[in-house]
Formats: sequence, structure tokens, C-alpha cells
Amino acid sequence: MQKNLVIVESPAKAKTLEKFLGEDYKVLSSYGHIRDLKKNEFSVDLNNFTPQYEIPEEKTALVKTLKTAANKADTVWLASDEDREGEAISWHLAQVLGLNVKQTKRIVFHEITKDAILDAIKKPRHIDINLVNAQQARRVLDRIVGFKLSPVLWRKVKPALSAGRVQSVAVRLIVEREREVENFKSESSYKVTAVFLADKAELKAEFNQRFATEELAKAFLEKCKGQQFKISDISKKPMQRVPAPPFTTSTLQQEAARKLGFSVAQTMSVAQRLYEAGIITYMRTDSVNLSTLCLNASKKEIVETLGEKYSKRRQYQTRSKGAQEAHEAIRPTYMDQHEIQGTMQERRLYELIWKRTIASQMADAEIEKTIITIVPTNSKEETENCFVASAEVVTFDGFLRVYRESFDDENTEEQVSTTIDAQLTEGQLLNYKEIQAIERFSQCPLRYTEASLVKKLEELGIGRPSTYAPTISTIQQREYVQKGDKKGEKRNYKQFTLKAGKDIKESEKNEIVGNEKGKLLPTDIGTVVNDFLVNNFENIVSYDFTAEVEKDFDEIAEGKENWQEAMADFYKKFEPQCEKVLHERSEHKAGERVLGIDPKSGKEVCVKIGRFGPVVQIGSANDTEKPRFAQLSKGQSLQTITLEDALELFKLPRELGEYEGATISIGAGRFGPYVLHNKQYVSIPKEIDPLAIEYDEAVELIKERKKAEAEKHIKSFKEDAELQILNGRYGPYIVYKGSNYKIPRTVKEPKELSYEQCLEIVEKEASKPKLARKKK
DNA sequence: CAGTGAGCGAGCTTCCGCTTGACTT
Repeated sequence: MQKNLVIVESPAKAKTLEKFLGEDYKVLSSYGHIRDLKKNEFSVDLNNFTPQYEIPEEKTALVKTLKTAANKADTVWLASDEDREGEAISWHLAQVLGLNVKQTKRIVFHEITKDAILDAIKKPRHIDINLVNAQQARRVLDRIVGFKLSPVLWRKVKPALSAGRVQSVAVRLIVEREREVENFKSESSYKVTAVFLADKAELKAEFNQRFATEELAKAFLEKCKGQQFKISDISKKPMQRVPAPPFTTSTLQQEAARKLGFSVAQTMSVAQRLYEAGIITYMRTDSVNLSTLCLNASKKEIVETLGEKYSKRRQYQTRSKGAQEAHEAIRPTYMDQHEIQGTMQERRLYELIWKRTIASQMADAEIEKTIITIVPTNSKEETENCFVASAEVVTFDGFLRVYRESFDDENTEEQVSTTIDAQLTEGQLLNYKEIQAIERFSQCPLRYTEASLVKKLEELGIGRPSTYAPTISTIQQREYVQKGDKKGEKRNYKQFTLKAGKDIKESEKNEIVGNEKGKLLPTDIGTVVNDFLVNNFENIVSYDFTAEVEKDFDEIAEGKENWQEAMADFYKKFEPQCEKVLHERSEHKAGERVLGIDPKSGKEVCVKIGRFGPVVQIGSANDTEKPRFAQLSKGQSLQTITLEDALELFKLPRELGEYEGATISIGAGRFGPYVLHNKQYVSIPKEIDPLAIEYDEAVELIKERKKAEAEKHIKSFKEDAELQILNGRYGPYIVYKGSNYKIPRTVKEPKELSYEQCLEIVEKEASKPKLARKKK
């Protein structure tokens, strides 16, 4: 029987710890929080802000195990993470396990190494109740905000919506970026580049001033015509480049997106597997700190493979707002393991982590930058305008040997950089081969990707490593935001070229700009909800709100402020704000836009967010006649739809006539437009306009559908009409009494299955436990 | 490579942070 029980947060950590601590210690895991506010109730007494905690059902078995183990042990050590949440986990554990809060031993370590752990055991402390209170304040504030704001949205915008301190700001960022893009007016100017001839080699250079207009650019080229040029100056300066710090959750998500094309959720799930296999350290962290163990191991690797001069020991400082640094940076557990076994994704992510970690401990790259200034030979006065050719030569590659960080805005602005082949001297005369003025445009702001949104949230100190991925999935689930592509637009630009011995030639070219893939785009609902919140709760969805309340939490953690009083202070202002908005009667719903008058009925036509999303409405609920509704179709938006397009939507359903004794009608449903015939629905492909589709086309679709239906059928049974073998998207399957059943892979020829065999499969499959179906 | 297809309202919805599960019709 072990004398000591140690409780940590993660089971993988527990496993490692047990190895280090030896026989006298049993190590168990709490799997995060064991208690929380009730899930479906407000659970905060608004008179004194006392929270009502409960152990969620899925944790009861675990808590029982922990209790038994705690009762058996002589000493219990609470070893949850050293941050606000970790302290609260320890406190809840102490309470639930019946331990004395003031006396129970509390230990912490920031890295899972033997030394760190034995060290921690030597100097236990007690639970810091102030830090616990800061967590309670954080938890209760989030509950108040979320559970008071969401119902306002249900009432004023649409049921089942949600708002919160983190998600609403995430949506705001996306909506506002979209508006920046929409309102962006690009300005053009002329950039001048030249190719000079130095002996036989070419030297590319750019003029260090841009020209605002076509006329100025042309005038400049005119002045250059027939000119000879000279090198007025050659300067060389050494530069250093430093490696990026080791990965945190946020930077790992960004780099994995840029370099490997992973989604934020994908990165986290692959990293989780690596962590559970003991290959990398913990993947939810805001710290860039590396353990001494890792620093030493990295140095050894670098010195052994590349030599002493490539090694440089570095400790990085965390700069991000609100970082709590309970863990190390994300790094390989063993630096000598350059690659791993596993899936393609696992191998690639590991390689990225290994390289970034190693590079962070490598020497600076040394670069020699050469800048050559070129002026016309006839220029008398010392003018600051000149052509500049610049070249960079890596004189020592340092960390670049292993790893180079990527950036989102790479390749957006082409820079003239050249390699210099010729021997050049100051005063040397040059002739131009070609001088060109090209119209260039200012860069439109880029829409957010999942990863760049995470970066922005981290900069604002909003959200935590464990919530970045879930937040992004929440705002998509609520349909505030969609991931999608934006097609670029063609843009014309002018170009003037001056070749040696010739006149200026003008040409017009075009390019595609603004093509964006996998970007976060706001939906109508997201936009309306955001505008509603910004109008009525600017203080809550402000970019600074989190930073401000964090200041309070810090005060509470330092024991300078009473947490429940802080909550009372907040609620005193927040509650009347909610009440006011809730009871405000306005003529128009949030986001409603009047388009005009329906010429047929003379009634008002408006668009708004309806019970099921964006709709057009003709007439009002106050009229004697009920208003008519039509859902906006895909690609239409509340903000841009015209009266004409809106009225088009009322042309469905249409009837096209009889076919085989039944009416064909065209309608629009949840999944787009369809042909309805004999209770059979057939989707209309998006190439065909449902408003223009003709009788023959509709019949064709019905026939196609019938044919597909016939092919779908593999076998039925005379014993039971309710049993059939069908061919579906995932291969053959069995339908029995309205439910689908998978045919085991071992069955090679589903056609040959007998009635009895089918029933056997059905029985077997039905007995398997079913996953709770996802909400749609 | 399936199948889904209403109605504008009588019940329910919702937060953020800690953790991993057991699931693939």
C-alpha cells in the first residue's frame, strides 16, 4: 500500500510522474476540473454571488476512485498546474475529497523532469485561496455574461444563439475585418524598376520613390531616356537574423496551418496523440520556456551534428498578454529523436516541432547586405532619389540550416533583390537595358484564417490555449462564421517600358487579386448579432474587456480585492443594461432592413433574421392578412439583397404541369431548390436556375433519380419486405425497419447474403452502443 | 454512391476553462 497519493491533471503526466517517484507514491489524475457550475442552470446566487458547484455525472466514478485512494493514503499531494485554474482544481479536490484546505500539501512544477519533481516534493506549500478566488471570479463572470446575454439574443434576434466574453469578440473581429475589406479602396502608384548592364552581367534595381500618377511616371521615364548612369555608392553591412522562439499552442497552430495546411483542431488532435505517446511535452501552453534538460540535449545534438559554432543557448521570455506559464514550451521529449514512427500527419508535426526547438537553440544567421545606389551621370546636385540594388548573401547560415518561420503575408509584396555576379566599383558607369514603370496597388487587409484569428486573440489576451480550437468551432457551429473561399477579381494595370535605344512603350495588363481560400467569413446572422451586441453591449464585446477584468482578477489573486464584491460591482451595472435592452420596444427587429414596396400587394417588403435564419417578409404581422415569407437562398445576403431579387424568391413554389398523372412542382427547401413529383424530392443542381427550369428538364431530373434509385437496390427478401440491401455512399448497407446497418468488411459479396445472415448482422450491429447523435 | 424537404411559433436554447473519451451510420 502506497503512503502517498499525488493528484495531477493529466493521465499522461501521471504515468511519467509515477516512474520518477518510485514505489511509495501512487499518482492519479483528475482529468481537469472535477466540479463546475451546473450545466443547464444559472447556478450563481445573485444576492451574494455564491456559486453552486456540482460534480458532473461523467466525473462521479472518477471522484469515487480518488476518494478511496485519498482515504487509504497517509499523505495527499495536490499537484495540479500552477495557474489560476490549477489552483482551483486543487481546491475543489480538497473539498470533495474531504481534505483540510489549509493543511493539504500543494506542489507545483513547470517541467516534467525528475529533478523538478523531487525538488517540488521537498518544498510543498498550501492552497492559495486568493488565487482560487480569482478563478471563481473568472468562472462566475463568464457565466453571468454568457447566461444573461444569450437570452437577450434569443428574444431580440433568434433562438438558440449565444454570446460570451470570448466568442463574441472573435466574431466581432471577423465582421469588422470583412467590412474593412468591403470598404477598402486601393490606391495605385507607379513603381519603377530597372535592369542595368554592368559588363555582361545584369543588375536589377528599384527607384526609391514611387510616382503617384501616370503622368509623373511617364515624365520620369522620359528623363531617363538615353541617360547614362553611374554607381554612386556601394555599401555593405552585416546583419543578423534570430530564430523564432519555441512553440506555444498558438504559434504551433499558426505554423502547422501555414506549413502543413492543418486546421487548428487537427493540429491539436495530432499533438494530443504525440503527447499521449510521450513524444512531446504538453501541447496546451503559453510558455516559451525550455527545461535545462532540453537546453543541454539540444546543445549536444547541435554540436555533434553541426559543430560548436552552430550552437547558442537561449532562454526566451513570454510576451503574450495574460500568460500563466504553467508548462514548458511545446518541444520533443527527447531531442536526439529526429524523427518518429506514426501516421504521416504525426511525423510531419513532430518534425516541425523538432526543427523549431533545435533552431531556437542555434546561432544567429549572419547575412551580408550589399546596397548599391545608382544615379544618372548628369545629376549634379546630391539628390536623395536614386535607384537601389540590394543583395543579401548568407555568410553563415546558423539556425537557417534547420528552420525558417513562415508568415501570413508572404509573397504579397514583391521585392527587388538580386544576386550580384559582376565586380562592381563606385563610380562605375552603367547603361540601362530596360526601365519600367508598373502600376501597383495598396494591399487590401487579409481576412482571418483560423490560425491568424488565434494569433489575434492571443495578442488581445482573449481565450486560453485550451480554448482556441473550441472557440473557433463554436462560432462556426452557431453559424456566425463560415469557412469559405473568396474569388479574386480581375484588375487592370498599366505598364510603361523604356528599352535601350527605343521609345517608351505603353501596355495594359491584368492580374487576379483578392483570391482567398479557407478564410473565415461572417454570415448574416453573425453580422446582425455582432452589430446588435456592439450597439447595446459595447463594454462587453470591447477588445479591452478581457484585459480589464483580468486586472481585477489579479487584484483578487493578490488578496487586495474581495471577489464577490467585484462580481457585485460588475453586475450592478450589467444587469440594468440587460433589462433595458430586453424591454426596449423597437419598431424594427435587430438587423431588419426595409427594401421597399411590393408592387403587387402594395405592402412593405423587408429582410431580417427569422426563426430559421435570414428571410424576406411581405407585409407585417399587424395586417389582417398574414405576412408572406421566403428564405434567402445561398449566396444572398441581408445587407446586399435588392427588392427585385427578394421578390423573385416568392415565385416558388411553381407548378410545371402533369407527368405520369402527378403534378410536378418546383420548391425551395432547407437544402436548396428541388423538384417535387409523387412525393419524391429531387434536388436541382446548382447549374440550373429553379426559376427558369422547364417541364422537360424537370422530367429529365425525375427520370435520372428513378434510375439511380433502381441501381441503388441490391437485394430484397420475400420473407420480409422491410429488409433490403442497398448501395449507399459508404458502400452496401442493410436497411431494416427504417434503420441502416453496416455490413462487416469480412463480407465480400453482399449480394450473396441470405435473409438469416442479414438478420444476424442487424442484431449484432444493433447491440453495439450508439454514439449520441450530434446536434444539427 | 444516401437522404433530408416546416414554418414564423407554446418548448428549449446559453458561458469559459481544465482534461480525455469512445465513436465512425
